[in-house]
Amino acid sequence: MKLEQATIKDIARELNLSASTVSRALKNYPGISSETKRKVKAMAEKLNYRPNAIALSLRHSRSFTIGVIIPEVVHFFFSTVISGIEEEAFSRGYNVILTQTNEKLIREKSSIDTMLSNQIDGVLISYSKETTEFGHFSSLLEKGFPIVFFDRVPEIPKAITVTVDDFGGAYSATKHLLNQGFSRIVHLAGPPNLKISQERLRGYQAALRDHGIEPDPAWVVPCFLGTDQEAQQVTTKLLHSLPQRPDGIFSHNDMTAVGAMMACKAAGLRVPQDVGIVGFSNWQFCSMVDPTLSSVYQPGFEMGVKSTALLLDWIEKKFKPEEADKSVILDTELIVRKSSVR
Amino acid sequence: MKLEQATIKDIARELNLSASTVSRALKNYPGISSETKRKVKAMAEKLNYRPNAIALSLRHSRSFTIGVIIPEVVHFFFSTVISGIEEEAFSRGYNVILTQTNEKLIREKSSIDTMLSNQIDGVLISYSKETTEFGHFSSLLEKGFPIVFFDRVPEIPKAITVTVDDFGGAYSATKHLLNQGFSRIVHLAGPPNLKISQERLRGYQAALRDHGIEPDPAWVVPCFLGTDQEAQQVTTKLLHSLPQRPDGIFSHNDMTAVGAMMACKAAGLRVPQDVGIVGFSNWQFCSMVDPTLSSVYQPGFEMGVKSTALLLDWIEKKFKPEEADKSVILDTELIVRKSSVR
DNA sequence: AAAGCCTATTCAAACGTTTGCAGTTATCCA
DNA sequence: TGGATAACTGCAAACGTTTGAATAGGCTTT
Repeated sequence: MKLEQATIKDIARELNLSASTVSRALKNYPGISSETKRKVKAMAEKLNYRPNAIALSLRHSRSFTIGVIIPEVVHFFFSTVISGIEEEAFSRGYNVILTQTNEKLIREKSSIDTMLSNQIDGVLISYSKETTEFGHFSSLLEKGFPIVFFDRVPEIPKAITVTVDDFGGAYSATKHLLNQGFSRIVHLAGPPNLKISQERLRGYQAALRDHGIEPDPAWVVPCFLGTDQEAQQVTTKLLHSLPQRPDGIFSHNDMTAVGAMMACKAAGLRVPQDVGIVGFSNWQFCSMVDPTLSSVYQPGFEMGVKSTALLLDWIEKKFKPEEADKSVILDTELIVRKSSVR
Repeated sequence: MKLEQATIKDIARELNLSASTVSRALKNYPGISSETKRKVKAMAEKLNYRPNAIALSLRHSRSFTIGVIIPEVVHFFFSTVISGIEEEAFSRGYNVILTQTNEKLIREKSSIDTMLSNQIDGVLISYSKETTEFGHFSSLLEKGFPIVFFDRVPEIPKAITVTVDDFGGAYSATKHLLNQGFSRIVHLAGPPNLKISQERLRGYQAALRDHGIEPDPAWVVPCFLGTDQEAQQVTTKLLHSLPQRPDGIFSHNDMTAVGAMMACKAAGLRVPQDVGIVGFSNWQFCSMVDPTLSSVYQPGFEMGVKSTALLLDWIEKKFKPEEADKSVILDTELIVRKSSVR
């Protein structure tokens, strides 16, 4: 940009000093007379001097910028996480550069490439649904480059990850339905290559078993797109195809839960009297649908804060990744609303 | 970062060439023998050379990075816009650095500051609710620094802006309610310092007038927070306080529309038979509430793409801002659902 | 065989900072 | 008064890249 920003040299020229003196004066180095410091600072103020972060980056091979790679911004959960990342990074003096992969592996790889050539100090990643092998991550990790994974985390030994307790959330959601007297509970499941989907499924199954019910594979139905339309179709079919009509639905996300709810209503079933429903994520709209939707709250903001804190600690060498397992699992919380209480 | 990336000098050393030759060879300058070019490229490949974007930025005083300043990421509309920005910037080889202000003026100013010291090439802004004077923008604009405003745009002469047709959207929403036979229509209004709020109010009033109804100021009720709770309270009070019960609600956003809907239901009124409701933005959940909510669609993604395209064109000097009025108003579209049709 | 001219390459400065080291004063003490 | 010491300040290189100008050969031309 043309934007003629004043530089250290400008200050030096104005005051007949050398650039080094000005630099030191600005940073309060000892060995610079207080008179000079005063004059330099005054002139800096006058010229509205701002250090050139690019030059600093070049000098220090540090950019004070972290990269964030996520599947999609337009996603309540992810935007909450971003908000937390932003907050922590900002308060510690870092910038955030953001790219979304739109769930494409190629874009994931090219994002990492451009970020590296921009000398970012580290990166936060939640990988795409297409990603099934993790070579592009582990090669960087081996070189000691700081990466923290959040939400969708790979099976790489020693990788630093921040997740929520998907198992626990699913367990208590299912348990809650059972306690309310629902017993024929289906699970609308997410993409099986994501660990979060696996965990939620496991939690569902564990709760059933602990209640003396052997989970039936036919009662786990795929909803991999995760949209309300898909769930609506799937549920409608479900209500007619199963020998016994389900009376409970635990869904791997809120959109699908709402889709299921719409399908039930359309089929003349009452929620929660005839069918109890619980979702996952606790999106804003849970309290806006009718009946209001019970859901498992995931602390997205905290997840952003925590993973950023870990990344920056690593970057700033406050710990060595091999030293201790720093991975974090955040608690979920079941928010009970009307859709599951009869 | 330690991450020992190979540099031009490394390639030069390996091949006993000078850095300048390597640089030129990589860029296919004429005057470099094709034999040398071949060798250089092979070596670059072998060492996995990636140009150092920081050094390039310093050299060219261009960072190929644009800044985005928005009030909040966790906002369906804004995250859609971000998605569009991302898309356009990425495809034209730019990075996006993002900050949110949380609706605070101080953070708006400090964001601009840090972005400037990071040598960004230009900035996209949707300003905070607190911002009432625009000195921090106009001083930059006068220096020729590229800024494009979107959605929330200031009253600065010649500022380049991208907005949606708020007036038209509000007009057709209100008109639609009138056509459906609703006539005592209230407006839940947004913060009056935002032009979008003013425009939506104006559109509402114009539609009433064109229908022979003189707008009554008492029927415009402030909902400045824009949350569903606020709207629920406000609406409940409204239903009891006005001499004649309203039979239509046009709300400045979707959350408040849903809040109003809940209040109506709680008061025993049927939607849409007794009260017709239309929102603004067409958030995802419009089709998930019961009854589904009519709303005015705002093309968020397009807004992101368009404003980024304008900004990059400006940065790349494809036009001079003083030459022509490049501002853009995107069309809105009324999406009619059940909440407003009887 | 000298002058001219390509061609291929290198030199060196620049972008804005930081920082180890060296240099210049003034001040103090003997 | 000379030398040591302290207190300031300046020099120059470095980070990785680009680029105008300079240079070194080799080849043509007359």
